[in-house]
Amino acid sequence: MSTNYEATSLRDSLCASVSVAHVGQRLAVCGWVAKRREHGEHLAFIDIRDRSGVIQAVVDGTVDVRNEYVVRVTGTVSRRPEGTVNDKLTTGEVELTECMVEILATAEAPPFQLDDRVDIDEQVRLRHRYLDLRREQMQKNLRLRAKVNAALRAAMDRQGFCEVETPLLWAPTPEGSREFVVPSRLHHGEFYVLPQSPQIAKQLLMVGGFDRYYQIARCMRDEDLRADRQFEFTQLDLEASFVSQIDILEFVSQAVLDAAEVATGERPSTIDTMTWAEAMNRYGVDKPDLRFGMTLQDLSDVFVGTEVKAFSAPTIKAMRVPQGAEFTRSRLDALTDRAKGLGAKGLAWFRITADGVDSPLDRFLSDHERDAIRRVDDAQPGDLVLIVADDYLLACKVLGALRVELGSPPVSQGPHRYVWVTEFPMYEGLDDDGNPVAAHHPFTMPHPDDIELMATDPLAVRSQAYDLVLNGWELGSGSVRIHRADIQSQVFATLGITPEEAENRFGFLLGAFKYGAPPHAGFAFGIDRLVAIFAGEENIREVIAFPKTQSGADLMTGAPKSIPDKQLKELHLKPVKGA
RNA sequence: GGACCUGUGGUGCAGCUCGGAGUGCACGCCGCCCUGUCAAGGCGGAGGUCGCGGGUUCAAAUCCCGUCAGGUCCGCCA
Repeated sequence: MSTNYEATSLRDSLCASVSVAHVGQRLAVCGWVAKRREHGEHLAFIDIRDRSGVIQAVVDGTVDVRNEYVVRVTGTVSRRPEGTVNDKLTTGEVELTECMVEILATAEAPPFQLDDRVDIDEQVRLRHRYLDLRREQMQKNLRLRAKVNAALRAAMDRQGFCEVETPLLWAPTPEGSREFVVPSRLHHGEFYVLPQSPQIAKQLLMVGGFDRYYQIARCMRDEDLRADRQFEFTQLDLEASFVSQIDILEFVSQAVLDAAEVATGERPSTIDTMTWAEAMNRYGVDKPDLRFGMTLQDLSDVFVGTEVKAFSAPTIKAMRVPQGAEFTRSRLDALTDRAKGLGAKGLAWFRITADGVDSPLDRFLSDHERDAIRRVDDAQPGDLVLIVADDYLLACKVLGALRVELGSPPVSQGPHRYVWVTEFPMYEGLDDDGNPVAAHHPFTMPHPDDIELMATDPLAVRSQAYDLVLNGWELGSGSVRIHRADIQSQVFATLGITPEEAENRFGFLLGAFKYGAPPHAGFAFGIDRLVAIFAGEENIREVIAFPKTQSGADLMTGAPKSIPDKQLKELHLKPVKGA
């Protein structure tokens, strides 16, 4: 028998570890009073709860404990009498008898019930997070997270990666997401920032000869929060030298599949790969959810020279909505508004009937066109077909968004479908000055076949950037980095960054690259999101011990808060009135 | 910056459309009873600024305006 790590000087066992194997032994357990059931002055039952679960203690007589009192109970492990076994409890066959109950701490009645009989308002849970954490679901989620972390570390270690910590107080590099700013006490009017990612630091580690680096890193971004976004989040961050894209995909796959195995008990066989162009074409998003169909169909050829004025556009994209014919007119109107909100000129809908289509546009359709609509994605009577006619990418994006809104299963449902999305475009759109905007970051290596296009058609240049997607969630992204000064200058030039600007912002990185930078590539993915999906949670707050609300507040500590004038003065800060 | 949803004893809800006494349900809490319960059971009790402010009205939880908090989303997140 292995060493009993559960035993301490106060207890012999965790509550849920008590079993028929211990019958006759005298044991001490420690925990919280989960429930008390009194039967007069001769008999009482107390459920003792610790992180493992619950054990029933039988008390001959009365005992003055209330819910959530912290107690140490010493009793004899006994089989429950005939007919009183509780199948719902893992410890339901046994109980502690002849109990001695010591009160280690009393407790007030908690502000909400800690069982899972009702959903408690998240505001109340967050205000008393330390109580919320006692709940079984939160215990499960955070312990799952710990297991995933351990699996990731083991996988990286096994693959020869070296864990290196990088600074939290870093230099501002105005680019990308908004940074959290930390005022310097010793340097008047100057600031550190908290890293939005260890991107530059890890590239410097490559120059420094750590050819395989990883870190479970906290990243901070001062951007608006969402269900899958907190100010601070945790990434498995990695970078390797003398590698190409395929090597990175393999390293990350190993780590993610190990984590999946630990979390779900099943190891997915492979991770599919899809180009960005294919993802946009078939799913209308760069993070396709492969758990369900409703793929986008192209009807552009069908509607060449059509009578339907609304369909005189470069691209006609269609999508079948199973059972969508039952949508009410007001629902369809709302969908149309949604499509317009996403930038489309409109949304055409066709209820598929047994002998045709039901649509305001029906009378404008040729037989050929009507047939094509009825065949979209093997449509059946009762289905709905939605069509967006617009520029290619916009048509894809609008239908892609509707696909997610109409078809996404709950996070807890369905298989885990991982997919690598590769060959992202190097640039996405133009900024106000007409310069291309980097899709990933400015150190991303262009696709080797597209380098000539940099000067002539930058928006057509593919990059060696890739995302890992799971069930429609972007887990993370990475790229092959530029390690050659000539290509880096060319990219900066395309982005409209002058050499002076580049020197000012990234001088220390460019300087480092002068001394022999190995070819390198890397990746980073969000552990909060991965664990949320493993846990079947729609919201990453459920897998974070102390999360913030959507407005960035911590309801428990009250942060953010003002600080005393003395402290402000020390930091050379002065509040601006009315700002 | 914007859209939508929510806010009623400690907790979860109903009441709001069609204004009429803080009305109801479940859990929890407090007291008493109860020797095999485990969502224990029975009896009794306490507990409310209907988020906040203003307006309309004889009268507002209910209608209107504003505001705050929480949530979902758009923008934003290289």
